[in-house]
Amino acid sequence: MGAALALVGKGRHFASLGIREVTRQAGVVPTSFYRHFRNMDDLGLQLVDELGLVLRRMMREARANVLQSDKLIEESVGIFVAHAQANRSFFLFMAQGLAGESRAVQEGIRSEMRFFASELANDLRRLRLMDHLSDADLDLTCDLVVRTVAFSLTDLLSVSPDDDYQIGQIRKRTTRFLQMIFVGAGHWQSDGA
Amino acid sequence: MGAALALVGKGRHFASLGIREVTRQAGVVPTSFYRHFRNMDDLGLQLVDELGLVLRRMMREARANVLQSDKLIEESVGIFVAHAQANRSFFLFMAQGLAGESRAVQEGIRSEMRFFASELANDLRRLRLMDHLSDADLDLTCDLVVRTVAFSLTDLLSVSPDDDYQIGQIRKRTTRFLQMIFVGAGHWQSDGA
DNA sequence: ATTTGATGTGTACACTTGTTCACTAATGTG
DNA sequence: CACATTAGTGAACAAGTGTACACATCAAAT
Repeated sequence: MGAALALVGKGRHFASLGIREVTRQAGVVPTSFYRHFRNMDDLGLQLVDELGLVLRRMMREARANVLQSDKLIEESVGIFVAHAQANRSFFLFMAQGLAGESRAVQEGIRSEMRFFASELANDLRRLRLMDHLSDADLDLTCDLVVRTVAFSLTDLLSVSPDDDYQIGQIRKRTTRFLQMIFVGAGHWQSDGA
Repeated sequence: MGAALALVGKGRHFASLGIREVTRQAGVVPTSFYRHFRNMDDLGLQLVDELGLVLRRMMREARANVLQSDKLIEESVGIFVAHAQANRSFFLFMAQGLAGESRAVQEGIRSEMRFFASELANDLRRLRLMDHLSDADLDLTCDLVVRTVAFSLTDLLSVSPDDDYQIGQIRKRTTRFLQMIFVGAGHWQSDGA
């Protein structure tokens, strides 16, 4: 799994990886692959599971660092960007998998995103923010937020990891996106959509 | 190019296609490939160009059908969904390319999206909607709109083309996303972001 | 200390892959 | 018509591919 991730990190697309290629990168003979996975799709699914862990770690850190802050959004985006950098290959894999060729991986990632959105909704409910929104509308908002952040991933991962200027731009832009969405959510239904 | 698109339409990922595979699907001998393209990346770039045409056709139709409508957003989303269905393979290619393995294709698609967003901004300016927004903020809004629609593509393309119920759900959801964004844009800056 | 289960190895086979080269068929322009 | 360009062909090659099978290694449990 580490080998596959490393290749993705080097710019390859997961869908174009072969068993031999992965085992070569892992420094192991091709047949060893079958001790752990039935095929590449299987490997992909297990990567999705690990991706889940990465996302949960990120959520935990976001919750801890954000509670006593008045700049909720800016702070959260910062944490997201930091994690995306620290686990570049994982997030690369995630971005690829969303339109990947394995239906199962695709569904897995989508499901992680749904989970993330629902956790976000819970947090907002707990913090009594967006209290005027119905449950369904809050879910809608959180879904939109998560999508927007996920799309920013594409921007983020396409610039060099040490191009701090561009990364800063992306962070600012993403922050404004989210602010606009929350302004929309704040006036939702009150001025009749 | 048609052959490559056909394979993508059948569920394959563009990054995993080989020259022989494409020529086989095209009913032509492998060597013929080189008469038209230097390699698969080249083919991808030419597909991006054609994708540009598809998008422009879609924009033209949207402009024509939407001017005399009071449900701008709903109508536009409808046209988008219709085009995505009618050119499924093209949009599949677009969704894949955003996180694809060819940097050039990636940049090409991103550039098409920027163009699309700027055209949308022009239209809104011309229609005197969102007149209170600065040029920069209008661009921001349109970028967010285009991203949101592009992400919906992922949802749309992952359900069967004739599952009308799910497609309807996606259309409604996308419409609400855009409505929320425009509510946000409507109150932008006026209540201090 | 011996058995066991998991992991890794080496060899082998039948295909598929990208690319080359010299050749032929078709096409449209003077 | 003749000619030049473009598109398609067939054989060939070295290299890479997925997968199968019998065998080796080694840590942990008995």
